Amino acid sequence: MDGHARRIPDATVARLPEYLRILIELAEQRIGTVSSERLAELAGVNAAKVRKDLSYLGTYGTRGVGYDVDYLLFQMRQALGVTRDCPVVVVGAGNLGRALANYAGFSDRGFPLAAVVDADEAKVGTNVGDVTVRPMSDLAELVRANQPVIGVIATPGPVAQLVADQLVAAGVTAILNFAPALVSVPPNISLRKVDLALELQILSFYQSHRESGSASRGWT
Amino acid sequence: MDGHARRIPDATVARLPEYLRILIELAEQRIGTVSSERLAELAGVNAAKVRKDLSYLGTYGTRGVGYDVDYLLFQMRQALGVTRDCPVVVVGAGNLGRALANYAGFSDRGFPLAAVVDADEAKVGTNVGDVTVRPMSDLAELVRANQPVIGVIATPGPVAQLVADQLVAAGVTAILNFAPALVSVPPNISLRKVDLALELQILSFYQSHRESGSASRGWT
DNA sequence: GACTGTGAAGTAGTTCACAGCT
DNA sequence: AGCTGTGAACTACTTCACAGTC
Repeated sequence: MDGHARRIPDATVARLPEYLRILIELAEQRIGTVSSERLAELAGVNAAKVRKDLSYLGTYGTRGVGYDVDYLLFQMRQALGVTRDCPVVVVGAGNLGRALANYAGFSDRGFPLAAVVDADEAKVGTNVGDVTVRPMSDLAELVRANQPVIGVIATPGPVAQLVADQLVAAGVTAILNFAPALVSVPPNISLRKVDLALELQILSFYQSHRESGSASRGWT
Repeated sequence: MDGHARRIPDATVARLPEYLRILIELAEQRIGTVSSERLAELAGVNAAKVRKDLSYLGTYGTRGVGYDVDYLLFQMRQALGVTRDCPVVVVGAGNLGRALANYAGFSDRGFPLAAVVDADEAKVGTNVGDVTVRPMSDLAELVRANQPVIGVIATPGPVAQLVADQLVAAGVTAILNFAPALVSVPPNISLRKVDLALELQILSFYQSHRESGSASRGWT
């Protein structure tokens, strides 16, 4: 621990991965330093926000100069806890599950697919991307073998809570839920939700209330 | 028009589709009225928030009784502008694009797939779900024929801005961007972003900073 | 001169607590 | 009595503006 006890606001945490992505791009372009102004431009926010966000991680900039890209990148990875790859187990081999399993964007960015499981006997044994669909009964074993793992729920809504319970029982401590349903987990488990149709409905709102509507909650 | 001029906060707008989903479920179960308390429980928020959120739409509740499910459902659809289906055009027929095109959750919830287009000649003509991949040059025609349309960007990051520009030029006024890149559009166009790897990284943060971390924070 | 880091001011969102209707 | 609708209090987040450092 480096003694930075300050609690990082949720809003800041949600932006850190965006900065990470940009820093990776800058590093690939062999750019050595970057100003808060430039970072802000690339992230679609303003410079004050970038500086405040980064200040929660520590004092990594140099006044009059900017931030050293490689050093900030290292610290950002440290802060986000993405210093090692973290495998992902997808539950549900329907359209969405197969899609997510095939999506290269996960493995490319540090989240390789460990397995796909499904409760439906008919789907077990079929191939999805590089892996073969396994039965739900293998879940605990798969989690044990790959710990730590992030569980991804890609089932229909009605079984999402059941699946979440099984993931937690199997020892998963972070869950990403794509099912359109509320799931609750013990307080020590991290949970996030992505509902694709919901995003379209939000767009729909701003489209029908056009004339000054920021569908993107203030970042451009 | 019912004269409700009050601007609805972005945070409220982001929750309305969740209420909508719950109201649809309640209506299917033939439940006639619902209290803010019960709605809150189903949505995973607190009752005061539900009442305040709904009050932005109008005074649709009955004191001492609660909300009439069907009436509130009607008003909610009205407010969100989802009274008619709105077709979706997916740009990019890679893994993610094909996945989204196959994903039944869109059409089931009022966003039928109108078309998939791709810049790669090799992909044009192949089948994705019910549709055949069309060339980018068909975009303007497809948009004209289906107006209003929501455009979905499911391409690699580097071409996302180019695609967004083409969508806007073709007459699309709402865009959902799945590419990991910043996209900017004219102010009258609605834009939202979903980055799947980014969600996993946020989870990763809360997982490595376990002990009191709310990875979910009701927004998105 | 350039650019960070941060208190202070400003804005948005949440929760409280209760008046007011049924 | 039960439950909504809403000002008022509170909390979280953003932006300003400038002192401090290179």
